[in-house]
Amino acid sequence: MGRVPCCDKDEVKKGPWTPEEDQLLVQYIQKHGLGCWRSLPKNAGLLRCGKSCRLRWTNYLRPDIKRGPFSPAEEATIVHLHGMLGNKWAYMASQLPGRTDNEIKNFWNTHLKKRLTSIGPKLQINQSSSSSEPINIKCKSPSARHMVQWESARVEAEARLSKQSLLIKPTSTAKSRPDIFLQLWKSEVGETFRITEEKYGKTCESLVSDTPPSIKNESVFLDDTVSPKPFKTTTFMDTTQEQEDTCKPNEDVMTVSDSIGSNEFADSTDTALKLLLDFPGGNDMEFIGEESEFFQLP
DNA sequence: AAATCCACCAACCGCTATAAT
DNA sequence: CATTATAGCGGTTGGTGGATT
Repeated sequence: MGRVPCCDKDEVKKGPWTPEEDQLLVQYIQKHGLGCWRSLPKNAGLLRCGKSCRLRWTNYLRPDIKRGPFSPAEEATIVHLHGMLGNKWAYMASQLPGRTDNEIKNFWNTHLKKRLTSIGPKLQINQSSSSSEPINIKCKSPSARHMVQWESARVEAEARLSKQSLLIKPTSTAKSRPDIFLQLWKSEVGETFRITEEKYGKTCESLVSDTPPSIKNESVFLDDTVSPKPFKTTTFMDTTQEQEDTCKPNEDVMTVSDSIGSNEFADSTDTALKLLLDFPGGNDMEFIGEESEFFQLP
């Protein structure tokens, strides 16, 4: 029954890869291309399991890996996406050409998280006793406020929705999670963002790129009768660069919106994503590293 | 100079969804 | 259809090197 085991667990080597092993793996992939990771170690003469080979290749040996420090634009993208999606490292990696999920995850945990938490305690969050009331955050920068508001709202909404889903459908799993974005947008939390948008106006047109598969499948295209047209593959960095350069509408991006069925559901989701990807105020990352400028001290 | 602390990051672990048998 | 492995993902760990005491 089932498949045959990929490798003899007792005979696989663990720990850091040697240059010789790297060479064997690279040579094999150069010659045979990417295929079945299960058979690769044996065929390449490696005493590693396929999983280890795959990780080594995707995180280190791949030719398109970009090494070196993250650029400010890349940092902005990571913070931006993290604020919107949470720890979706693989998706972030797909939006940052040459960066791996592992690299982004490490960068977030060792740099960005620290920076954000260091400015966190200085936030003034006026939260009323009712948890349903919008969070009032006193930050000078609309960008910072937007970011922090969204992060807080996301966490809060996730907690509340998971509580609700337990009551309604005890067996429901994380599969429904992407809908949180939609529900969040339609909730009072979303309302605060809509107000924010009205207040600050649109400074830049949207840089909506292709959304994560989960969102595509479960939020945007919830209605089975609407068959989704294929998205144009646009990386986040592409659009971020464009935003920095011109701050003009991205026609390709608009195609993405247009490709969505013309039901209200899709519209609102698209709008939500659009707004969430647009920080009001232009400079997305201004609040990082310059905390004194962005938060009103008591 | 030695000991300790800390930051970084490659690699592993455990889980889930999917595919193969 | 049931079972089991694979692929892929996020979380965590442990080794290494630099900074500090």
